[in-house]
Amino acid sequence: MSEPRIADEGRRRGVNRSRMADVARLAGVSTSTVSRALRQPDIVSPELRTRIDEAIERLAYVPNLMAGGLASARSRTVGIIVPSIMNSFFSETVEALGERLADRGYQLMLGHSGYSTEREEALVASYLAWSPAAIVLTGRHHSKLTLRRLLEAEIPVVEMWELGERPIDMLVGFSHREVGRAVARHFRSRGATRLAFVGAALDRDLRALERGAGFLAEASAGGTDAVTVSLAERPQVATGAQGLARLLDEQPGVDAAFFSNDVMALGALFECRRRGIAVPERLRLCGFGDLDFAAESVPLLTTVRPPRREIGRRIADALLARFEGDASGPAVLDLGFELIERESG
Amino acid sequence: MSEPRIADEGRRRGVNRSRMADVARLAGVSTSTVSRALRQPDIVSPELRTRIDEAIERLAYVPNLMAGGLASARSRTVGIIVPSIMNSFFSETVEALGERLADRGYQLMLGHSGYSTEREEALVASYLAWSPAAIVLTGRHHSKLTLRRLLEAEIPVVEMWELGERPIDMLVGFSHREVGRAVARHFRSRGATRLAFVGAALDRDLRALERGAGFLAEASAGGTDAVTVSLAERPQVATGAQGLARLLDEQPGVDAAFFSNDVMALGALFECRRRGIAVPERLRLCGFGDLDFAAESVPLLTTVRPPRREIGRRIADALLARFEGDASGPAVLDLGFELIERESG
DNA sequence: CTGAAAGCGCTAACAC
DNA sequence: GTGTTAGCGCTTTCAG
Repeated sequence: MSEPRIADEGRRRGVNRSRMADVARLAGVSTSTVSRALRQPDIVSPELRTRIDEAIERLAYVPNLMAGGLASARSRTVGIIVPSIMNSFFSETVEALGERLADRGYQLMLGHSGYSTEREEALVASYLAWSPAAIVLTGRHHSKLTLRRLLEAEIPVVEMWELGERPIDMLVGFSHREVGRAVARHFRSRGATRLAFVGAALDRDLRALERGAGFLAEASAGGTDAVTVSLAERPQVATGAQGLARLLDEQPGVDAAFFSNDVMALGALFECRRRGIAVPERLRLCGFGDLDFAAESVPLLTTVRPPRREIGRRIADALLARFEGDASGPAVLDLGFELIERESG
Repeated sequence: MSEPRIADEGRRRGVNRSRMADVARLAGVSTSTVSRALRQPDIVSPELRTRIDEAIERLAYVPNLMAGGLASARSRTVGIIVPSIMNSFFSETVEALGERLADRGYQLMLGHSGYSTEREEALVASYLAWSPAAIVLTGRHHSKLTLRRLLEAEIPVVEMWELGERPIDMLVGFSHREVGRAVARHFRSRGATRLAFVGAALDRDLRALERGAGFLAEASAGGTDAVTVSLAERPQVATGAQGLARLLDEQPGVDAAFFSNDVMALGALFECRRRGIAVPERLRLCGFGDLDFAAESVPLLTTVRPPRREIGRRIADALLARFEGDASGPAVLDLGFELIERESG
């Protein structure tokens, strides 16, 4: 069998790719020592470490992570699923998380569910096939099968961007219901008497729905009128403009509106401008997200700032700690939010 | 050695995770047949295939991709590097690409370079350790080492979002220089006589720089005055507002400005509003990107629409073809762009 | 069309 | 602190 193997060699590994055995030979040590030098440098004598480093350098050795992963039954990979990559809320979290993990040698496998639990299910299955070090999901809503697979995998699992009881494992986020309450209270404190929540695709975006629910609950608890305008379309700038139009049509008496997110609020701002509606004098507007235009728009947008980057950072820290065997962190981490009062509301 | 192995078994593979050997045994075939049934179902007899499928179902078998990858020296993984995940230009490309690849069983490994070639180098190295099926990079600017590694890896490599000569392998994008020229021509055709390009972080964002260069070249070729306002900050809404302020300060005679991208143009629009500058009467504005607010702002934003999703789609198609052994596609794919004339310019 | 056998390149006991 | 040994779970010749 050694004849064919040699003939085949170039094809299998790329002409120049060297293996750990090559490094070991050049450094005059065993592969175990090379392996240790790579993963726990401090348990190898300085002298050998130097020789090994030189050999690695000379051979331009790149470890084969699949071989390592197979042998150790785990990989330095973290699977993450967000509803949409294009949504800058989540992409900022992904960026912060990915950066921190990459520094420690972990790779992010990214996928988007489009708010579908079936798609999430398929993604989780394909991640699991890689024996990932951990899996990060958005939200608390998962299929039964996803849940079972995750439990059986016995790896750290993080649910993010929400709060609640009994997380699969860890939960890092904030309360959308409280966001809604805070906005309603804010509007009331400003003297608004007829409130509205304007949302889009609320059947899929459960977090937005929750913000709306909190908003309505707080309003009625305070004896204030509150209605919902619900659009079927995805939450975009144009959808916000439409929402504003429908609101004015159907509920002309409303004097303060909480929009599903800043993107929609921006559309509403433009539509108000077009219609000559004075903001905030005639109508108060509040968004969600504190995207960067909120601090620049005319008028400046009152909004709620979620801990976008912080979620990513804290997940990375929690995960890294778990990878080192430290499971002392809290299962549920409430990162809170901030109401940013500007001009629009 | 068999004693400890058995005791260890649960720990290594997760209590319930079955292997291909389990499937083979249950179906009464060899692992080779199971392996074939999984990868090329049509070369296995229908009867065995059925039995195998049932066994897979019953055992909830999930293949170990690392074992498969090790044995075959390749993986169904595609590494992709964008400058920033948060930039919705690239995230839309990533989303389109990822969706199409996921449908065919490929996973995306995502990283962001922050416009740094060193970071790109590190990411490429770590991707290569996974024997990826392909690597996708943004732009044409890479370190020598990155280039060498990519060449040696002998896998499909796509450079995207730009055009040019001698791609590493494949190139899918459009000409930023032509974008700049088109905008300059457009402004001239509207009667503008003093043009400006407003960019941010142009030392890092080489594509924006190129758009600016094309814009200036076309302007001067047409005998029109043209200046550049270059800001050090990252291109954001606030930066656009600052850029507008500086422009008005330093070049009060300018009557048309091309902004690095729509986000900055939006900031400029707000700043004009604050200062009471009439757009387009006193100053024409053009952005780049055609982000969704461009079709809703007041005034509507004239801009250039890059083939954001299309880039992702076409890369997926090209890659999938290559994976099947079809290398007949073009090495360079120019997807063009579209100038969207609206109200602002 | 199917099975047997030989690894893929690394890690993880275990012994020294 | 270091080397030896025995796999990790699959794919891939090669026979039949």
